[in-house]
Amino acid sequence: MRKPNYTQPARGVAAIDGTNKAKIERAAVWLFSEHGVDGVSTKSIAAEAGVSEGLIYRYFKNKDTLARELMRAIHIRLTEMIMAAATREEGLADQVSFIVRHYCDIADDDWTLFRYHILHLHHFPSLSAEADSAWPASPHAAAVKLLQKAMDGKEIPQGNAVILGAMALGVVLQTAQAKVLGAIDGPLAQHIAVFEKAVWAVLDIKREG
Amino acid sequence: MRKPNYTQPARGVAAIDGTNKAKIERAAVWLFSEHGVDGVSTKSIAAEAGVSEGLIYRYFKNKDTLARELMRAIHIRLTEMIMAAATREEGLADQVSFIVRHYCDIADDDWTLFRYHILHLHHFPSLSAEADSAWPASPHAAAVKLLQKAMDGKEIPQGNAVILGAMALGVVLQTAQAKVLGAIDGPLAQHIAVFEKAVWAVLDIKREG
DNA sequence: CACCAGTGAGTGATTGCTCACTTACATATT
DNA sequence: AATATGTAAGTGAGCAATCACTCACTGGTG
Repeated sequence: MRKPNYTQPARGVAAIDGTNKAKIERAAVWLFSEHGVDGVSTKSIAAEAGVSEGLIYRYFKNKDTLARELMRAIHIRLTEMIMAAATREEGLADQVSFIVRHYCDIADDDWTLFRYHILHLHHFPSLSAEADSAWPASPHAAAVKLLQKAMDGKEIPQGNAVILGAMALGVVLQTAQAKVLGAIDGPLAQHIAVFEKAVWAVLDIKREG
Repeated sequence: MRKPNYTQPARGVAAIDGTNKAKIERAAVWLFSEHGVDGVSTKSIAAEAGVSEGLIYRYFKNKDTLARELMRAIHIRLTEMIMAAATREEGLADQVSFIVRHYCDIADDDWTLFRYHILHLHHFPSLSAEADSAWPASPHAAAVKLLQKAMDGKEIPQGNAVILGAMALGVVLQTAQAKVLGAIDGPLAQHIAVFEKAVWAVLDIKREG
């Protein structure tokens, strides 16, 4: 991925408002997404942000906190979007359409941050671990809850909602991964129409026989 | 993921043949898959393998070479499996079935190595970068080639093979990721039947309108 | 003055890697 | 059988470089 110029607004974490805290966050997101948390030194973050190393520690307790706060921002944004879709009452097809569209929009809106999310979420087990509680702690958990409700309401055939949620998300997520690895150009949103059809095809398959 | 006991044979990289080289490789795969290449020290690999640190450098030029050789092993195994599927002549449905089944088998056969692959492939741009040459250098590129041929032969509707390949792979890969993150238990092969139906549903969707 | 943002040399710990050395064992020589 | 020789396997203290993080300090504002 080419280094983005920071003059474009990106609202995923910190607006480019010129504050040094925002500069640090943008530099960190960029470097973390490229090399992983353990592959980036605080010195290099400071250099990329154009500030001194010590300043990082005025705004963040330590490197891991900085990395985790950035990850949390995109993680809960995606999770809450899917939870919001679950409150819509026009049926599952409408919910799928909503999720696909907004998922692409969030990714395109701040691609660097999104890239950080799909490549390095697993660095934070506490964020990525599935909670079996009622409150979904990840996009996948939120999608599973939504699908289970659709199954209970006979909107789609019965089946394993956890597997189904993973397969449906995979349609969009793996394409995003292909873009990350350089196999695809242009915004994800270009493919919304195909995504919707593919996701719906997955959800609607006969489960038995 | 719980630390595997090394008494079970795992044929992904090195058989448990008791040689110190194999011990180093198994220790490295396990630690790299858990913490990433940059999150693991040569000292910890040696400790996990039960050998001295210096011995690592008798068998591997440096840490990065060790990490890359392990990644290459699983990467080309998956890629060549998909290329092998492309040579089968019983039609796309058979090819899809072949790929899904063997993909799950390879993953289950050495889950630690497979986990290393999906979590940390992006650490090696030279491996994950898509070659535009005729020789597919990744599972995705191999799948795209196979799908393009199926489109040319009118087996499935016309469309963007690159996107279609990503979506189809995503069905299985994202479920594997869900297992990595702890949302699913048991071998991937349990879900072969659902995967096949879902992948086929994705490939068969109408592309226009 | 008080207060806050910002600096960067300095800290001890850890990093990947080296290398002089020991051990184990097979083969050759007496 | 006893000894010498050659080679590969294996060790771990030690090296320079880098790490995350601290702190005494500066400069600007009210």
